[in-house]
Amino acid sequence: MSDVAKLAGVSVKTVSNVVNDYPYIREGTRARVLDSIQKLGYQLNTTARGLRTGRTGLIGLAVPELKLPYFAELADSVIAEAEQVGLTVLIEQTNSDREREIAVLRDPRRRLVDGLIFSPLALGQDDRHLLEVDFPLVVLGERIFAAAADHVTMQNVDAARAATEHLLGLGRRRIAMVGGHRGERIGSAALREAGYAEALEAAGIGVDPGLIGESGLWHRETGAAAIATMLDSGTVPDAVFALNDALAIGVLRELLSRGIRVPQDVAVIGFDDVEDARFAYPSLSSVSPGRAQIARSAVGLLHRRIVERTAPAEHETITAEFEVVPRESTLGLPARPA
Amino acid sequence: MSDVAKLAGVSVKTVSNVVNDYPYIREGTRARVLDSIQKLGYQLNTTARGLRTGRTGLIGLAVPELKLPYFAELADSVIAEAEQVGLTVLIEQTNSDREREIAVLRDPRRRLVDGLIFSPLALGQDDRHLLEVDFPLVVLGERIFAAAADHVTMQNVDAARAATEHLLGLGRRRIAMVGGHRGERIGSAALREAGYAEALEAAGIGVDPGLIGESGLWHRETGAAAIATMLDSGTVPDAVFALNDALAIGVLRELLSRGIRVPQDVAVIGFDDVEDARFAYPSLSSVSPGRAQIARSAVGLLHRRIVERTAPAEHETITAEFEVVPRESTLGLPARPA
DNA sequence: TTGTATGCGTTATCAC
DNA sequence: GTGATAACGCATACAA
Repeated sequence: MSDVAKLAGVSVKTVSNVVNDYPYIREGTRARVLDSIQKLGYQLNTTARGLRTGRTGLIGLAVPELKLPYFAELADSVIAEAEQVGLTVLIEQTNSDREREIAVLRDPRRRLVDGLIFSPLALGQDDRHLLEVDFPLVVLGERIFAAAADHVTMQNVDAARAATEHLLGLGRRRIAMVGGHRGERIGSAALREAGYAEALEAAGIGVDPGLIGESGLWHRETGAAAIATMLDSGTVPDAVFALNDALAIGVLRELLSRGIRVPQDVAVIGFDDVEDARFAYPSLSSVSPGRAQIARSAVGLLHRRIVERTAPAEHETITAEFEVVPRESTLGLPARPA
Repeated sequence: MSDVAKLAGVSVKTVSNVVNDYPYIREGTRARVLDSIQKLGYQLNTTARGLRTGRTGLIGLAVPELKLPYFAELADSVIAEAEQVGLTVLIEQTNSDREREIAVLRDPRRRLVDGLIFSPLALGQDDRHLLEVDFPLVVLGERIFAAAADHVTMQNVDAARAATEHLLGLGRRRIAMVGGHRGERIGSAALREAGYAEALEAAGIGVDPGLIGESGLWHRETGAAAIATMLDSGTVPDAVFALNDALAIGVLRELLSRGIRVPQDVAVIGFDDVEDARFAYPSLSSVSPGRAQIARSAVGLLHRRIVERTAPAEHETITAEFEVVPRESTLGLPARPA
């Protein structure tokens, strides 16, 4: 920087001002400085700036697993949003491991990131004291709610109700649900199940426990297993609401492999609207939980907290908009000329 | 740090030594220092250390798109390997955009990362001068080879030959290939096509141009489109070698939706062995390109270069081992009791 | 085995 | 509008 200053015939402070878009600089000066920067190929040392300002321009994103399509897509969106506001994202994987989730909060790449976007999967409401940290934190999802942190969530109940209503609207009556977590009262599973139940009851249909397939992990294989168990027990639904798309794809496979037609015999809808869904065969109807909006809100909120630098009087909760995205797995395949 | 020193009754230098595992410290001193650190809840300021040492402990990983399963899984592996050697990974997405790939090389989060693992998709051999950078760089893939950088690749030709031989070994003779890049002489497409051709020729079967489906992008949809075009033109293969798993899954869908049985009528094998493959229906045979080894090699190599600090006399190329992973899409579905 | 002094490249302060 | 100078928190010589 001092070389640039010398070449431009100004002080380092002026160079710094130019680099930081300080408004009160004579145009000529700015041009000269910019020119010198160009000539010398000067690059700002982010580390030194970080030392001086106490900020690094880095934010952490802690997710269970990048390999899960939903989180890969979330990371994608967060990175894009962060870039908009000049932040860089450091991804940390917790593998849904309780210890690692705690570690991320206690000592994330602390002193390396300015704040953290945290998507927990193992921690629960009892752990909410862990969210009382001394750095900006935005929590995603529905596992923990605490006055101590900002929150970005989706409308799990309403979205699940809408998905179920979509199936009801097609005339389906024996609507199974796959991915339930028996006995849980928090988290996405419980909320989505609540929405499912609401829709059924509003339609004058009760919840049939035999139509609820449990599966702790929401993976393709567990989805396939859950529907297989249900069918093997003699219970045959005319529609399935899977609590996420991975489960739904598992369900799809299992149905097809048994010669059950989708959606003629059984309509299927998932949740998350990951890219997989568009390319499944038949393409999978799903609920888009507003991933882009979630990413934008989370980054925006965190950014604000970082800039404010002072602990907020009140924490915020932002809820994203959802949308039902009907595709072939409920509407049917387009007629194909033989 | 000076607070810790004061409490422990030593100098900051001693604290620094302890924190950095400097070996020659009296045990009692170390214990006192560690104790003070604990008491004060002191955390090392990574930024200040970075300023002083010129290293940040961060490495960049530039990939086309995190949403593509292969790259999500690669990132996963790289993050895990980097953690082993105390490095943190900063992911950058290029979106296979030429300009962004150039930007990543010219000015990555430069001065923020100690080195870069770069997986190009748009740059080609003519751009190899861009690889002459003044920071440690490990290039992945087969698009560019340059004496100026370290390289980690997979055995594209051999692996493709093995995949094709697997199909030949099952008695298939009209083996289609999907994902070709007509006219290209570099990159994965050209190499894998070469392996495919080698296997066919060794078996005394020539390459039938009608059995080669082109598709620039290796996505599910392009795979489906390529095989559809081939079938519509009246060409019916008895096996398909798709140049990656996404293409293969597209092929699978298209075949199934036409009522063509896999593998009885057409066997299908992919390349990459992503998790999708295991859960496809039928599960997809594939070639595992040694992703874990690629990640380990890339991180190891980069780490060495960073530690060495001096430009290496010679650059290295490491080639990962591959493995054919046969599954239902070539071996057949297990008998299912009706 | 430990301490002292110095500087890494930037921004903040305050003077001009 | 711009400049001089002191931090930021640490590691490195070198001395002791």
